[in-house]
Amino acid sequence: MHPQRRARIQPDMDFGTRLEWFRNECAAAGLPCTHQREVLYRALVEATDHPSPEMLYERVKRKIPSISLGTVYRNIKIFLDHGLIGEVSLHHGSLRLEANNEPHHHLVCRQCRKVFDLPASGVHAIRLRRALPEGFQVERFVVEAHGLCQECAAPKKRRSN
Amino acid sequence: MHPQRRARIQPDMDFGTRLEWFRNECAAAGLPCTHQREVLYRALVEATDHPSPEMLYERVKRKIPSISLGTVYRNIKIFLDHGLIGEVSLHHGSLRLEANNEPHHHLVCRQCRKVFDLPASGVHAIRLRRALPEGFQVERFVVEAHGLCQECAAPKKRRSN
DNA sequence: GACAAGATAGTAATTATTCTCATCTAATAA
DNA sequence: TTATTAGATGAGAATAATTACTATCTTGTC
Ligand SMILES: [Mn+2]
Ligand SMILES: [Mn+2]
Ligand SMILES: [Zn+2]
Ligand SMILES: [Zn+2]
Repeated sequence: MHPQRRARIQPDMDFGTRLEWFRNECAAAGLPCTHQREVLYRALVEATDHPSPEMLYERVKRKIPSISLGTVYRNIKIFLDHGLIGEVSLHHGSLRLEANNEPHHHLVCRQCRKVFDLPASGVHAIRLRRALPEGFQVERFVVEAHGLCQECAAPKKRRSN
Repeated sequence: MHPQRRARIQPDMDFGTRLEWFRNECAAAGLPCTHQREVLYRALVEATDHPSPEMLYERVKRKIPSISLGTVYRNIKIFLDHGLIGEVSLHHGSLRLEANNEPHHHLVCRQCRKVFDLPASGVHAIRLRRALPEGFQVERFVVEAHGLCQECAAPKKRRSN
């Protein structure tokens, strides 16, 4: 829906700089920079906990009590579509299951969300460059290769069938 | 809720072997091996597309028209809890967002589902041991370290506060 | 300030998942 | 076998997550 990813922002920038960047991005994308969008973006910048839409709604409501949950969802999707924010993992909409309970990895199409197996043996062991933060106890590394599946990558056929 | 993961099953086993394994696992876990459970497990073994609960429901209904969606969900959860099947990725229940749109990785607690950052610089580049299957075009590798966060790993306090 | 494109709030509608409970069944022992 | 019973099932209600609809309001531009 949008060509190439634009400039990335550095996590250590101050909010003023990020807001300026955000406004530029909106302008470049032809998106009106509404009060709601700025406050929502600020809530995201200030968050350190990878919040859900509902959590963001609660936080933004403190600044704009009349904001609606729909506006939060609508703008989250727009921000994601334009690469202005990130999401923890590709959203499948629902659980995706398999009989195979052996640890292995996956290829996930970002377009159609199809999932393909990537055997654990096909990937070299994950190696950390330094110790992990906090007292987090890692049990297992899971790799997801994101991209486009053969069908979605193919040039759109002029519905020849 | 359950001690250690038990035996794993090999993806190349025939269905008879897997069903036997499944029955043993149910017995070991004290789970009645109902007709519904066997048919659901078989549908998972025969699936190659990482189906959703709804998709499984559709397939299982062909064998047991009276089965209910609730039974499918209930047993999926039980199977997962006992490590009998796998899921594509830890289910967060909803989207999880962040302002940081730079590619980076995450630590995810399998218990409380909290998410922590793992900077891309902290992980060595993913290296494949061989070519990818199909014509999948990988754009990016995402790593999730699954485990227990500090709080969830800590011995359960006898509510001293 | 006037205009037009697009955004917002409020609400209804969908989709995804969990819960409740009366009834039924698998597993065990007589 | 049959009796027993813990636990499973089906049906439907309830809740959570997300999207859609639409009359009204804002932003960006002239
Ligand atoms: Mn898989
Ligand atoms: Mn992050
Ligand atoms: Zn695809
Ligand atoms: Zn935790």
